[in-house]
Order: sequence, then C-alpha cells, then structure tokens
Amino acid sequence: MNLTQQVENFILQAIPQLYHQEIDLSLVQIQKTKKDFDGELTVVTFPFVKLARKSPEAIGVELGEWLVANAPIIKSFNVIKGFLNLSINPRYWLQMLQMITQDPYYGSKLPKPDAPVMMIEYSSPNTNKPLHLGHIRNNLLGYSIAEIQKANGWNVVKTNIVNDRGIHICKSMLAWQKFGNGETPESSGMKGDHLVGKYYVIFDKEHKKQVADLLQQGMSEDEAKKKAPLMIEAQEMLRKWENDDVTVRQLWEMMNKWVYAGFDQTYKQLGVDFDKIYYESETYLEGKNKVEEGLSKGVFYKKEDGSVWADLTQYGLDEKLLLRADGTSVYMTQDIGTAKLRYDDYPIQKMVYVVGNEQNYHFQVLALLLDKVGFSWGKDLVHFSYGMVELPEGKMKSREGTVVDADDLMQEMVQTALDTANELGKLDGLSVDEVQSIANMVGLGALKYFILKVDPRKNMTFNPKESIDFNGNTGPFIQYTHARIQSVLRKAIDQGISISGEVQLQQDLAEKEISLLRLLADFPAVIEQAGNDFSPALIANYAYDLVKEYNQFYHDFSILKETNVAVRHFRLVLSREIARVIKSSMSLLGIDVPDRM
RNA sequence: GGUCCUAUAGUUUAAUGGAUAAAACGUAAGAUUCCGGUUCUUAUGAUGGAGGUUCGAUUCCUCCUAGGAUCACCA
Repeated sequence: MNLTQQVENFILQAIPQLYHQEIDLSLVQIQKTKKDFDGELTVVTFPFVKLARKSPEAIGVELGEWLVANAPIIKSFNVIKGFLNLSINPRYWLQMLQMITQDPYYGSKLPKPDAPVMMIEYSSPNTNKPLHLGHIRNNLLGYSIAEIQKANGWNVVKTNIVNDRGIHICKSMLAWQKFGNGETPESSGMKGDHLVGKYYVIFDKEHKKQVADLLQQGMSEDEAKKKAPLMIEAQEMLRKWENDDVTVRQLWEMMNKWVYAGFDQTYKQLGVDFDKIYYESETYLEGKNKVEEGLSKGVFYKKEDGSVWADLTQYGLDEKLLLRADGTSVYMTQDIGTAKLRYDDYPIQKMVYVVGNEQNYHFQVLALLLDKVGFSWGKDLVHFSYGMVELPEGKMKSREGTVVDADDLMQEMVQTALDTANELGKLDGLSVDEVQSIANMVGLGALKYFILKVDPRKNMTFNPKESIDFNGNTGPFIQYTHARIQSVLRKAIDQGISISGEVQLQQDLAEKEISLLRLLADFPAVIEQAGNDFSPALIANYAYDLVKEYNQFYHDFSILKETNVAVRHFRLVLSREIARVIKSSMSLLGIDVPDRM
C-alpha cells in the first residue's frame, strides 16, 4: 500500500470519529504539497466543509491533530486556508528506500504469462522509399508505448504491417526496369531502401515530363496525369502483379528484398523491433473476403457499377468505398483483412494503431467497419494518433527535397555527440569501440528524448541543435546525471566503501533528500499514468524532474566526503537507486544510458 | 460545408477541478564550480475571446476566433 493510500485510510477513520458522518473515498483529495509550503502530502479540506459545518481551516487543524495522534507515519502538520499539509516521518521514507533496493523491477508490473494481450502496430512503412523523420516519431512512440504497457503488466505484441504492394511500388519497379541498367545495392554501394527510393523519384520526374508534354497538347492536368504513358505502364504492371505474372513478381521480390535489408539496418540503429510482421500482399485478399461476407449479410451494398460501399451516414460520417468497380481492394479493405489475421493469430484484448493524425478519419471508419463485419473488439481499437514533425525551416516536402532522411539524421546526431566528446576529452583512454558505442547512446538519446518529451498529439518542431544540448530538458543531460552517479559509485568502491547493507532507519533527513525520496516513490504511479494516457512524455518529464532535483542535491551535499558513516551510506544508496530509476525510465523511452560519457 | 484535433512567457514543455499558473532554452546582470560539463540569485515575460457549471476552472460544458487534419474507385 502506498503512502497516499495509507493516509486516505486514516482520513476515512478520522472523519466519522470527528464529525459523526460517513464519507466516500471520492471526497478525500490528497495531492503532493507544492514546494512553497512545508510538508510532503496535502489534504484538501473544502470537500468536508458541508458535513462538518466548520471552516476549512478548523477542519484542517482538527484533522491534523487527529492524524499526528493516531497515524504513526505522520510527523507534523500545518494548515493554510483549506489545505492541510502533512510531514511524513523520516523513518517511513527510509523504509521505502529499503524496499526499493530489494525490488529488482521497481516501478514495473511484470506481465504474467496469462496477462491480457495488447497488440501494438507501429512503423508500417511503404516499401518504395526509405524512412524519414516522420517515421522516426512513429517508431519511437510505438516502441516506447510498447515498453510502457509491458511495465503495466500487459503481454505486448509489437507488430508491423508492411505495405509491400500497390501502385507506388510498381512505380519504383518500372523506373528501375527502364532506367536502372541493372543497378543493385551491391553494384552501387547504396542501401537497398535508398536505391529503390531513388527510382521512385526518377519515376516521378519522368512522369512529370510526360505530363508537361500532354498539357502542351491541350489536355487537362487530371487527365494528363492519368494518361501519361508511364502511369499507364505502372498500372499495367500492377494488374500483372495481381495476376501473378512471373517476371513482375520476381522483380517485385528482388526489390522488396533490397528494401527490407535497408529497413532492418535502420530499425537496428534506431533500436526498435517487432514480434510479428504482416505484409499487405498476404492480407488484402482476406479483407476482400470479409467485405464479400458483409455484402451477403446486407451490412454493405453494391452500386450499379459493381463497387461496394458502407453507408456510415447514420454515424455522421460519409459513405465509404470498400471494393472498386473492378473488384480490387482499397486501403480500408486491407486493414480489415489484416485485423482478421491478427485476431486469428493472437488472443488480442486491445489493438493499438500508432498512425499519424492525418488518418484520424480512417480509424474512426475502421472501428465502425470492424464492428459491422462482426468483430466485437472493433469498437474499442485505439488509434494512437500523433502530430507531424516539422523542421525549424518549415514543413518537410518531398517535392522540394527537404525531407530529412532517417539514416542521415541518426548519423548526424551520433557524429555531433562524438565531436562533443572528443572536444571535452572525457573519453580519452577508452577503446574506439567504447567511444563509438557511447556516441551512439548519446546521439540517439538526444534524438529520442527530444521527440518523446512532446505530447504525441501535438505537431512538433525538431531542432537538432537544441536536442543535443547537454543542459536543460534534454536526453544527454539525463544521461550525464546517470554517468555522474556511476562515477561516484565507482569512486566509493575504489575507496573500499561498501554500498550493500541496509540503511540506518534512525536518522534525520534534509528537505532535499526527502524530495528525492518523494520522487522515487512516485515512479510506479508515473508508469501507470503513462500507460493509461499512452504518453511517453510523462516518463520523460518525470526523468527530468528527478535529475534536476538530484543535481541540486549533489551540489549542496557531500556524499563521499560525508563523515557520518550512516549518512554517507544512505546517500550512496539513494544515489544508486536514483541512477537505477533514471535507467529504467529512460529504457521505457528506448534510450540507453552510459556509465561514463 | 461536415467530422476530428490543437491553442499556456520570445521558443520548447508542465500544472487528478484547488494555494501566488511551474520549469527549461534564450536574453541581461551577478554569484558558485569542492565527487564529472554542476548549482544558485535577480530581471524579462503566458492561460486566444465571451458566456456557463462550481465554494473554486488552464482543466468540464456552450458559442466564437485562429491553426492543423480529413471528408479520393490514393495509401
């Protein structure tokens, strides 16, 4: 039972004794004391005014006196207006610290084998071009939220739906066929996804030329785009693909293989992974079946031209196309098929889609459709929707070539970290591999923290320079604090000071020490809330609060030079546990922390 | 036009319906720097607008304003 709950229980006892009235738990409001006031926990007394028929101040005093007399964990109190501020007995804080040291997974609820399954879909790339900054936000959010839900006791299955079929892939394939001269990743030294992306761009360029010619001939723009020979050829290629044309399929497989090799490398560098990958080429037919089934049950309808639709006007939405007149499937159809396969494969309790907010409407519709075709879980799907990433210079536009490539960006961040480390000479004496590994942690930590500290729903601006700052609310500052603590712990060992053993419970604590213990005590609740709210940002802000507080403590108090052995031991244990919680919270964000940097 | 999301210091982020709206970056001045690039002080400045619910609203409701997204036989 945590501290707040203990105090709640005491108040539930106190009120009937003092005022002869039973109360509901919902009336008991306990919050953390603001730092301008003395105490650690605050009871709001306004809700008791009616039943006690006394002023908020009087209630505060009576309640405070009762608690000090009857609740051993309360040491003292003060009352300001309707707020009863309580100071906790130091012994309680020290006991709590002792408990934390004994819990190897402090803060997390480990998933039991029979825990419910939450499937989290993220990343979901197209295979016609490499990943960019927008995908990075998606991947980081997906990975982090998966870690957070694991820590909340869910059995998490991380999944990826790869959009490996469709007209966009055919465009790359066609351009490669026409202009590629047999170029391969091996022959060009290019990463596979970049190579395929290169031909997607070439298609676009050549297509534009043809469109321009047709416009000259007086054709309308819309028509010109459709009638350009390259586009017609690409569509022809898609038809061949759907008809299992051997040559087209072979080309498709070869180029997809290049792309996957490239993606794997990017995912590895980014530190994300998946438990199960689905491919749309394997799920879209399944979706067609479900739609046909819905059609026969009368939940969908067919128009004269043969296309199939869902009528969602009764929900305030529009009509939605599910199958084209020629019988081919659309995006929505594929998502229905993918959902079916997933539920065949896993006993999913909750399905989460990490997808950008431009698809809010899509998922609103998907939830209704899944429900209509008979999947009871459809209504409850979670669309974890996030805003887009902009640069200080403005929006990324592929046409203007201002898209920030994921590989380039990560490389740049790591290089900056490396340069900074070399400049300061902090890593002299370490091997090249160690230096590289630390630069990786710091560069990626900067990138990840900067993106994850922002509320996912909001659009954000990514500023590489600010992100890698070593002060303020940044990843490197948090990593630095961890390294600093490790440095102290190493020194302690060098000096033959033992950190094992229990902390002495009979000692006074400084305010700063208490506030650190309070923060440590908050950790489990922060994880829980981050899970409920789907918000890695809460974890990020918590980690920052913790290191900010620790650095103040570090500045104001001696650890190794403290002469009182019991106090020194307590401070070392406190430092060690804070380092551990820093590490845990950062790992919930997918960020590694170094022991030196 | 329909639907959805967002709105807090110059900027990036905080604040279960509770106290004087909190930090960071930046800028300006100063102090500290003893265990790791730390820490502190001062100055600077914000809840888009109007109503409502409430003892109390940044938070909940309504309307308005601004921005974004979406409403394709694209994915």
